[in-house]
Amino acid sequence: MEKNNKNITSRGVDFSAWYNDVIREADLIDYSSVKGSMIIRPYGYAIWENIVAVLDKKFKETGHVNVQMPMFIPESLFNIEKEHVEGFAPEVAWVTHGGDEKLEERMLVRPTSEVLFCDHYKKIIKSYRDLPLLYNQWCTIVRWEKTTRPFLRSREILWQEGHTMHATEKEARFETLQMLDVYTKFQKHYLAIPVITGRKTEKEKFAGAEETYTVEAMMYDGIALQNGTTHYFGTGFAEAFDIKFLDKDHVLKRPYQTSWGVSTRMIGGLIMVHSDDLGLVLPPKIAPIKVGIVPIGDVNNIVGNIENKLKEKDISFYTDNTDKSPGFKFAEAEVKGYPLRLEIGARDLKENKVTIVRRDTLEKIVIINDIDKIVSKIQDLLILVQENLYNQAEIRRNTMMYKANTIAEFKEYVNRSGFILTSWCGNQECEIHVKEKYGLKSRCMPLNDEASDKPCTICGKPGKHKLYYGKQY
RNA sequence: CGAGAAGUAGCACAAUUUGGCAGUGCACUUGGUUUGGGACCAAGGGGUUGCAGGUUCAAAUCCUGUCUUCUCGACCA
Repeated sequence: MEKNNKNITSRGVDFSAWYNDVIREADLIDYSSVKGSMIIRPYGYAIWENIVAVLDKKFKETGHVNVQMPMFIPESLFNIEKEHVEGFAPEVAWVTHGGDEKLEERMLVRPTSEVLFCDHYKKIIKSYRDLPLLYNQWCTIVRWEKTTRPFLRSREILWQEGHTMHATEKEARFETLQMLDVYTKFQKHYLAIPVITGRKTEKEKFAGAEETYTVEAMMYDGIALQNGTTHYFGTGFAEAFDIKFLDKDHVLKRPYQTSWGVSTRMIGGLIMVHSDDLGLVLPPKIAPIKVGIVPIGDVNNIVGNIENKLKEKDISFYTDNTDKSPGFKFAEAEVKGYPLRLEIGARDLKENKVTIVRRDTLEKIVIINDIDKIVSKIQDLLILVQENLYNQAEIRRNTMMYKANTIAEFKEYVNRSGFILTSWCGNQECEIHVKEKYGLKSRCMPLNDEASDKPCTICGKPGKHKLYYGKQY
């Protein structure tokens, strides 16, 4: 039986409409009266809370502490680092008045907080004993984007930004890659999203950074989503802000800096990688509700016992005790993307059975009505669903990855959705040519596998790096 | 930001062309009957037609501006 949801446009018919429909039907957000500022509703926010809980723990395990910086940056402070200003100036929001009075100096709402941290670090870093300084903050930032889409590109962004200072280049470089690894593993093991990690080209790197690394995910339609980024700054900001420390050897030195961030954009990625025509599909490890229980008929005792056992095992659940029909409840559980649905019905119970349905495969599993067996089956299935979502996403992505050794091959792949791996001479002209002629932007040079000895796919000159291209959200 | 489309109840839409009582389905409330894939009957509630201004005896409808959403481009650390 071909199932569909009457309120959701089919993914194959119109991917964008499907995305918007899933978000609406699953109650993740509401639009606000300000362009690009979304209201994250309880169910959407619960997903974010789970993301925060996991990542915050990882950050703390790697030695970071949380702080909260101001949201306003005086213009003069912002202007200190030139490249940074040039990169962000077109998209900052300005505060010009306090009450009725015009401000002496206008302020911007932080589009990212490097300068705020640097201003603070300048005051608190004196000795090598003060380093490393491993700060993170969870906050919102504002970037005045021209085109906005829920989760993917908003003007007000809910995110996390780590800002660290180190005594040596080696430590800072290690930190940059360490946090990239934290992001990569989080996306793989929790969001069930396979990613390509690598270094951004000079053209695509963060304004003010020496090196920018990225976590690139591929959506169901083959379009790329930058799902996280880490930056190595060297001593650029430290010089601009005159931050220095006295090292063990009695020499005044500049500290080496990093920053890194992920945002609610990952929720958009989660939707566009896993969800389907029936609604949201969430990986168990990040789903606010892991089991949707649908009682059918008078089965309260059995349901109560199972609920108690699930609480004991710390498995989140929601029991749909409304007077809706079972069919409605099934559809609702699918729209919300509960990884498992437990159907407990009078008819099954006569035969001493209950039914568990997987959201990922929609497979119905009938098992004997024994609380321990039910809960242990649920635990097993949650692991299977998590693994299956990752595997399916990886298989799908791999079918949309192409390798182009020649310009002819490149042209052949350019109209297909997905990523194209090329060899690159390192010359920005080739990168710009690809963007202007084919509409693809460089994604990254793959981490640990960056070197290329093949000729440049675009110009044929000696190649230096491997480079992925793709369309992006 | 440029080009285009749209905005009427929570959602999907009709009424706009040709100005004349604000409508339908789903959702919601109450009562009842139901319950294994989006139940049924009955009775209800919900609207400054995105906002502001203009034309007119009269505006959801015509005009201007503006905001928001969507599509395509440009932009996008």
